[in-house]
Amino acid sequence: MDSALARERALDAAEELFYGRGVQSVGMDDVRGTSGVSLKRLYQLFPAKELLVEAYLERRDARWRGQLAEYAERQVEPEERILAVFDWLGTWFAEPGFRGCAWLNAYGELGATSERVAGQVRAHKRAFREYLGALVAAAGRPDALAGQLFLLAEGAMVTAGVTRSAEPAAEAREAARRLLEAG
Amino acid sequence: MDSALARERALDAAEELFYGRGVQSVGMDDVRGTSGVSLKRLYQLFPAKELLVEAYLERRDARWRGQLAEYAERQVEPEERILAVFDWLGTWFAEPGFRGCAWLNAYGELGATSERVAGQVRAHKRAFREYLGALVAAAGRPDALAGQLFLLAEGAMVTAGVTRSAEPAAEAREAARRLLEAG
DNA sequence: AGCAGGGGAGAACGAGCGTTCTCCGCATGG
DNA sequence: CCATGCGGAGAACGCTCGTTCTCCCCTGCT
Repeated sequence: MDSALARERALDAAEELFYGRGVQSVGMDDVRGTSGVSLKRLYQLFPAKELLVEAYLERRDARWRGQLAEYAERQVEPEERILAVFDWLGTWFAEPGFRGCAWLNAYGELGATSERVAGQVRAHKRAFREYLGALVAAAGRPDALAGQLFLLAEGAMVTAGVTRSAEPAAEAREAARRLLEAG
Repeated sequence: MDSALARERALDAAEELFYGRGVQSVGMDDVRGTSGVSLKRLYQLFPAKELLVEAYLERRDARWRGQLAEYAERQVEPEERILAVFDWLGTWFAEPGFRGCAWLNAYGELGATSERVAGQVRAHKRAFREYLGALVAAAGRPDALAGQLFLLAEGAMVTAGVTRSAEPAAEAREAARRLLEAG
């Protein structure tokens, strides 16, 4: 097993475990057991647990935003793209094993103690906010609308996570639709 | 120092420390140091750390909802009361030491490992949702509006926590105002 | 004064876990 | 065939921390 593959396996295991059970309740030994990558290898690839956490969040960030954009951009009309964001949230919330927003969970767990993780969470949320800003600008709407849609999306993520339900996505979509048609 | 006072001191310290630094990074010894209540007393009052955490969340829940209701009910018109909720969020976000929603932080930290804490978070959010529902019903609006306002408020809390800014309250208030005037 | 007991300070205990180390097998190159 | 070194398994180490225990003081009662 070469380094690239070991790295991928380690990140797969880290993502599954950190997302599913929280970062602090997962030990490096659990990551080894799930990934099949030995501790020695793990520490060669990620010299400390915190680096593994950062790599997990970074890889997930790229995938999350990529999938969102891919989904939204199937729509042609700017307004449709905006609403598609909420549809995509709904499919995400309905996935088995959905446990809320990985970044918000990580922030609650580590934000107070790890400035680097807190920074990653802020960067992820800023990127999402800017993506919404771009969609809103493409629709010729004021940027303030993007802020409001962002709050709806964040509220939906948090509520879906806590209540284990996909319903908030539809509620947020409806609110977004009304904000769009009113403005 | 009698038991009631010791209990109060312990909860004061627990709240300050758990909220400010997260539950897991605060030891019982820190609570003892901050509260001045000895470990022996602490364990008489709260036989395990988890019970102290639950008591912290419960006391804070009562205070949080009480203060919100007190603030909102200074307004007479139902619509004004709804908007006052967002004004109150703004004053909360601007308080020194604000670090986001205590329940969402606790959920990110412990939701995956403590079913009791997860239940407290759900109960707190449900109560807030129902409070909004009552305000919305008093305004003669459909309950679906309360769900949308709830998502805005949750999004504002989370975003204010992550970005350390009070601004999301005003954004959410503006969105709420538009949803109110549109419907 | 003598004593019983609650309470405080802090040491001690035990588990969990991040990180490192030891030991061994095995593959590869001379 | 032997030497070398990488990699795996898992023991070991050290620290943190939840929880309990020890020892002692002080108070209040007789």
